[in-house]
Amino acid sequence: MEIGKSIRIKDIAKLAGVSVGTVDRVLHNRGRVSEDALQKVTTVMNQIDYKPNLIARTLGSNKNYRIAALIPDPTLDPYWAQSNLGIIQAQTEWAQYGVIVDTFPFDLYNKDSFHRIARAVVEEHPDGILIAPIFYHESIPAFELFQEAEIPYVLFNTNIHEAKPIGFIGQNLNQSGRIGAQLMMLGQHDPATFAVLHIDEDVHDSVHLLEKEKGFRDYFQEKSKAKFEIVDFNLNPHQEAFKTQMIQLLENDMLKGIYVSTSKGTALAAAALEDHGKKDIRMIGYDILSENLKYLRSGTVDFLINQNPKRQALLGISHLVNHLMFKKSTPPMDLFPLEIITQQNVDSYLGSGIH
Amino acid sequence: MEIGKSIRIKDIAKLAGVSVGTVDRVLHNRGRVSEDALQKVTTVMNQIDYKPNLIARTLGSNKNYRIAALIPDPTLDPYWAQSNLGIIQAQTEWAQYGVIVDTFPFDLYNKDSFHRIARAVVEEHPDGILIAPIFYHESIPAFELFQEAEIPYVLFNTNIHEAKPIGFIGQNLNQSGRIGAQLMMLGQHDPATFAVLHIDEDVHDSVHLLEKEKGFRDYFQEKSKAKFEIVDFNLNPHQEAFKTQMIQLLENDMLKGIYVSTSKGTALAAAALEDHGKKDIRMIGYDILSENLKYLRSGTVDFLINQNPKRQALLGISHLVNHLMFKKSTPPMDLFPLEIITQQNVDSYLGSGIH
DNA sequence: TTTTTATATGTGCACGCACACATTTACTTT
DNA sequence: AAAGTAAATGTGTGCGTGCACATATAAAAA
Repeated sequence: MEIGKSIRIKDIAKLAGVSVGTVDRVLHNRGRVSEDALQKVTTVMNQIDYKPNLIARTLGSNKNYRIAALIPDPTLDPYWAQSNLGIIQAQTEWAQYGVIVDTFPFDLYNKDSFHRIARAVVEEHPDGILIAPIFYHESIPAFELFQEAEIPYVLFNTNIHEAKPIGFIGQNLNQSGRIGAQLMMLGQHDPATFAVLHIDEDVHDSVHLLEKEKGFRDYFQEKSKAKFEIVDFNLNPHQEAFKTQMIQLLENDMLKGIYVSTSKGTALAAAALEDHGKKDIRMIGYDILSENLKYLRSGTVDFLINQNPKRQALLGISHLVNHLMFKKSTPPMDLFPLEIITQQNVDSYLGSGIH
Repeated sequence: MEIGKSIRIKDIAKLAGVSVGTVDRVLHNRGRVSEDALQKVTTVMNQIDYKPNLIARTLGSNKNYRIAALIPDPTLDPYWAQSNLGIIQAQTEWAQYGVIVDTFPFDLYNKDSFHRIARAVVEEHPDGILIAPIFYHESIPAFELFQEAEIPYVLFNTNIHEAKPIGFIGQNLNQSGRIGAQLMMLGQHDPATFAVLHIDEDVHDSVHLLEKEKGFRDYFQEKSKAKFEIVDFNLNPHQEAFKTQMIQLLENDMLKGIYVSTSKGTALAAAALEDHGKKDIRMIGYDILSENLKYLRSGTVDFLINQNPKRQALLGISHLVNHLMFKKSTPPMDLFPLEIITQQNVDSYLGSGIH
């Protein structure tokens, strides 16, 4: 019994009564095909389910693809260091198949740098671009450059609706905040105050953060627990006032929980909380960064919502490779699961390879 | 600039001053190589880092692999139906590369059936076996059969220490219970009783369940919250007494939480809880099955710990394919993350393709 | 020495596809 | 009608590997 005998181009050619060359031209619509031949091939194609052998395709079209990754400098920020790990993994994984990934780091706090690097990327005319467009307004002209140069690009981490990428990889931010709220509310019977901490050095990706914070507040409003009060804090850790503001916040006796919308801010707020020595405050933050991990282990942080930066980047590259090399269509939006991390399951996340 | 130029067998041959055939024989140690030639090739091999092009390898050695999946009948149980979905997905994914997967379902409640089907699998002499060894004692002789027939096998769902598979895919069960306990304890300030429900039609995979339940109890003991009482219930939903036992349990005013160690039991207990109309009981169960989803959405179930049966099976097949087709080594133990599912993040899990 | 046998080594084809190039066909221009 | 031109179609080669088979070399038997 013949098994797994899939249809080859040669088979289609025979069925249609043409040569493989003609079938090839039809499949890739390279033109130079008569109306008659095209008809014959498409008829066959409609009857059978042709799935090109991707293995053979990659081997046959022995091409090199260059992908540029446009992300904030990973050496300056632990979150983006994680993203970079994903890029490096993708790089080594695809290296032997002629895919090379170049990272173009820009300064997280410098919009001009973003602009400059974006232009540099286009000048290298790579075959594809992975981009974390954390600067909302500045990214629009970058996308225009990409489109002009006809370079396909994939967004990750931050979605920009005006951009027309081949795909976006990230999370539902509103829902992310709602989970924070749900976890915050769990088992809270008495009237209490919860703080939403917007900790950021700059306002650059505030849209990103505001969306989460809105989700958090929305959830409380929907559940209409009037007994809960939500207070907002806009903090800049570089400012002198940061420490005193935190102390002021923590001295509120009604404070029963803190939600921080940034991964970096999580560690900062946790440090302040641990210094203050108040133990009965539930704290929810973002991402399994080593700093945050410390506070999760010590019990200061109760929950981390994992944004999975490493996997986001890894998948971003994969989508580009699929698009370029395998000509496979990729989902226009790949929303990652909103992973809830606690002291008790964090190791299961660290231990497992990819997930 | 040449990029991604990896070393080919041809290159090694040239460097070693022999033909590609000789290199091939050395690489696959097929013998028929002189001491001299072997020396020359190994010398070159030690100097360079040869990574065979797996794409070309699979294309060249145009083999067919048959994999047998030995799992409980998916038509009789929603949990195993999920596993089966993973197997089906793997099947379609690998079909065009000459991998076929045959499912051999056995009766979840019948050990003899397991024995019989296991023997039938060996008689088919597949190239690899994926097996969910839910019957502890009965699986040992099955493994011996596999070993005698020299068929590589991968375990999933349940680990058996005596088995020497090429890999195991599953979760840390003890830790799984601990997460249940952590989530249970969160925000519980007053003295309370928590019930551990061991709901099973049979005792078949009790080891599996007992491990989780032990983790649950261990966590409470470690945190030494004397004010909490843990009560154990062994229930059989097929027995008449089930309903009355559940009612009896729920009438305990101190009862503040229920932990169920099976995915099926989760829905059963949730139904009883919803009937009883008691709202302030925290309930934690297992897996995103449609039944359980209903109760998660209605708020009766607070947390589901996801065992990801679909992905477990999918990855199990992948490991076998890697082992057989790509000759790549696979991790001896792939422990999945212990995913915490709530009303607010369940959609992010359902929506994302693979995760 | 010639033949046999065993061992060692090299060569060539197939896998399915992409792509360059050769060839054929249909049609226009001289 | 012959030559020229463009479009249509077919053929052939390479990608890197595995494997079958052909050839070369050496040692043993005649």
